[in-house]
Amino acid sequence: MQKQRTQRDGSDGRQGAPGDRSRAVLIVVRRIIRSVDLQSRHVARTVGLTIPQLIVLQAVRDLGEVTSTTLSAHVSLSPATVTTILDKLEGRALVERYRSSSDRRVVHTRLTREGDAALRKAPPLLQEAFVSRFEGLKPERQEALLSALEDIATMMDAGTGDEGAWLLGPERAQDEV
Amino acid sequence: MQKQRTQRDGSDGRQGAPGDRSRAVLIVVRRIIRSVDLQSRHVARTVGLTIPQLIVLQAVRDLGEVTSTTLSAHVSLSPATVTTILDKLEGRALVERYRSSSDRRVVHTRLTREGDAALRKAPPLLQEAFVSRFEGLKPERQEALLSALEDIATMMDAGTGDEGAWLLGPERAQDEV
DNA sequence: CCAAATCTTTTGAATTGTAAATATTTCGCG
DNA sequence: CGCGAAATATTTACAATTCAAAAGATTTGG
Repeated sequence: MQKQRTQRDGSDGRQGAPGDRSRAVLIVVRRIIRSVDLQSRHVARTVGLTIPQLIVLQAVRDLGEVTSTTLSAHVSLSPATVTTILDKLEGRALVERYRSSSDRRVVHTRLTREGDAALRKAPPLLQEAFVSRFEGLKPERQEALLSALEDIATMMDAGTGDEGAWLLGPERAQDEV
Repeated sequence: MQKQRTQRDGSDGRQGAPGDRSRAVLIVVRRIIRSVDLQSRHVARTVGLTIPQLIVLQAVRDLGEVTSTTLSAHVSLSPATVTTILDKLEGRALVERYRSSSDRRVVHTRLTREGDAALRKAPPLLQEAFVSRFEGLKPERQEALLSALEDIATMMDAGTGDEGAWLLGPERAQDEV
């Protein structure tokens, strides 16, 4: 027997609820996340490497001999994940790993000839459709979109503040609220 | 639909990097993905539900009595994932599921009182930091950012064309289901 | 009444991140 | 100079999420 309430927040009925547009942002972001995920699975099935793996491969090419940590920062993946990915790439002989002679803790990674060859033949990581559409836009529009994404990313990157145990509660987890 | 580009001619090779900005887009998108993922894990640890779970919960609230399929479309998650999430939400008594009386295949989901109460106390799903920053922007800027995201999402959503087995070789699975 | 279609769930495989473990270097201090 | 603690870099162990594909149920149509 639930009460029908047309108003969501009991306190104020003003428009422009605080999380309104933010929520829209989240929804769109999820759409993007899903697109990228699906595309990654698709690519993985057809070429044998996921998008993150390809990104790492590109990063290795671009950065030369890099450490896992540096790589990790560049591709926005945790060190552990980078290790996993490098395992795969190494297994396919697309990269080589070797410990630094000066510091044995450090592991350098570099592209093999196969890796380089593979990358040369690599298709755009995003859908052809996306790339052609995007490249079809006016440069200024491209800039605007990219800039917007960067702003969003920067705003998101920043905070990892801890707000709120509202469900589990600090002390009472099962009390009727 | 999409223009065919002279790509299989084999010419191509090297150039002014056509996918240059596209790639920048991808990088930034990955940054956003990671941010959201980290935030989701953080929220999960503190409140016991991940962001997707909260999104589904919100969707159930907003849409009333919904089927999994409808829900799936709204939250940009596969039906299978929605099922998994609903299992959890039901386990916590935040939603109820019941089969449609008219069509037994269909399962409706609706919010319980607990679910409603939980949502009222829910924090913004994105970082506080992000929300406050974002809300601090001029409305027009907010619109612009949102609009940009939507454009990106739309461009990405579209294509799931299959291009290229470049690593596994020219021959790939011949049968497409 | 059987076959095709529809909606949901289960199964199985893959990715990712946190936390702990491992290895190595650096540095303080006797 | 040498020993051990702390710091640093990477990897392993483990848990959680997601999706595609197949399986279950149920309805609809010929």
